[in-house]
Amino acid sequence: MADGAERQQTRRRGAALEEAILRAAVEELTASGYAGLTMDKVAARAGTNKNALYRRWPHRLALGIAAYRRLATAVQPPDTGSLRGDVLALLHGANRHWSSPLGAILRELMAAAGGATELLAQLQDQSADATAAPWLTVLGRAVARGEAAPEALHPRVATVAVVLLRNEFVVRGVPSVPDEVLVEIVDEVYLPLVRGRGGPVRPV
Amino acid sequence: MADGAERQQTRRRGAALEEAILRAAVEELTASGYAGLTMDKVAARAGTNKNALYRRWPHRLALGIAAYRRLATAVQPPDTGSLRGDVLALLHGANRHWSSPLGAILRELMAAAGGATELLAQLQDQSADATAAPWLTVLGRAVARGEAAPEALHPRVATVAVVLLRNEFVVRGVPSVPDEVLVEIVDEVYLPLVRGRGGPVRPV
DNA sequence: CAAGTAAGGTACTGTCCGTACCCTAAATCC
DNA sequence: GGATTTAGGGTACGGACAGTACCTTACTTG
Repeated sequence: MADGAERQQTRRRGAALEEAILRAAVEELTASGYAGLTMDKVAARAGTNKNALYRRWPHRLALGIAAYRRLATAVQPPDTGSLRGDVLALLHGANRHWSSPLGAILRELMAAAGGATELLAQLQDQSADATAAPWLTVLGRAVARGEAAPEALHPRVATVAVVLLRNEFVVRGVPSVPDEVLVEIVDEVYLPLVRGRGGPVRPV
Repeated sequence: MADGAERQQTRRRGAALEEAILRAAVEELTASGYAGLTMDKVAARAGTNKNALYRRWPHRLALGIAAYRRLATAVQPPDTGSLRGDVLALLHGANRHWSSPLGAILRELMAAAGGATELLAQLQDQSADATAAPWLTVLGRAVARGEAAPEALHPRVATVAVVLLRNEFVVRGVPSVPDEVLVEIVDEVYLPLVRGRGGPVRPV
């Protein structure tokens, strides 16, 4: 044990040790991203060794994902009173998230997971349900107000805006998507779409 | 030089050598994907050594992208006579492409490129223009036929369907997206969107 | 034919994952 | 409370690969 972390008085076990490892992993992750998350460094920082890590996570990526999950928080649906306001708020939130260091880590993890479904599913930003939930909430209210057509209450439709935003990140390598693009997504695509074929259900 | 490839009679130079290296890289790429593309193996297969590779490409990813470009071909816009037919055809094509081994390689490369704009731009599947072109062509014809609103002739709007499809690949780790999903994207999202707020410009 | 340039050969550094093995502290069982 | 089982700790490797250095050798060009 490299004695960077002071030698433990009493040997930690089970949950306590797991906690310490995860904390160390989170620190490494925020400090150097997933690329800089090495098993040796995490073990050293947690004051343990790689055995303890591999006994709990089968490989580096699993540990990376577990650490990321400590950092990610669920999106709260906004309530600005208008659909356009809510949608822009959600989009701004997503843009901020993906632009943040945390978003960069998320993208690294997604890249590393490649097509591994069972790993991707653990990244909640990634889980279809978690993404769709706030959009459905917001849209539900808009439908009640007559600002959107009921057919729009469909995950595929409801999440179109955020999917387009994610696409901006993927396709351009940009660090952050400019506000004009968000507005364009909302006004050119999303609102026309959810208002349904016949224009606003009821003029707003 | 490991003598796997027969010893050259005469020493290749410049373009001839570059060609041989690229051919070897393409073979490695198709055989084992980007993950299996190692500089040592490419050099061995080309009957040369890593120096020749690094003299031409600064790192593995650059070589991987160069090799991929040999394999990718441009999308031809279909002309089925109806917008729905064209759109489904384009979507099927994209689905087939991304489901193919080649698509898997593309996804690996995109993942490896991360946010490196200048590298991403070299993956033409990735370049915004190359993606948008066939969609604009198809939509242009639809507008002329009165099947779509002229406002739809906007890259962001025109490419919505293929962006949603790509999202399916990214979010689920699926090997291939089922046809029902394509139809849903077209009927629930794309057609309502491009027909414009007032329903079909002219009944079809 | 001389000089310059690009290839070839080879060996090495450095990083890091994942594993193996053996020793020791802590919990658990009788 | 001692014996047994389980989990941690220390440490050392094996094995891949990227990327680099450096020297020798063939080809090209003036």
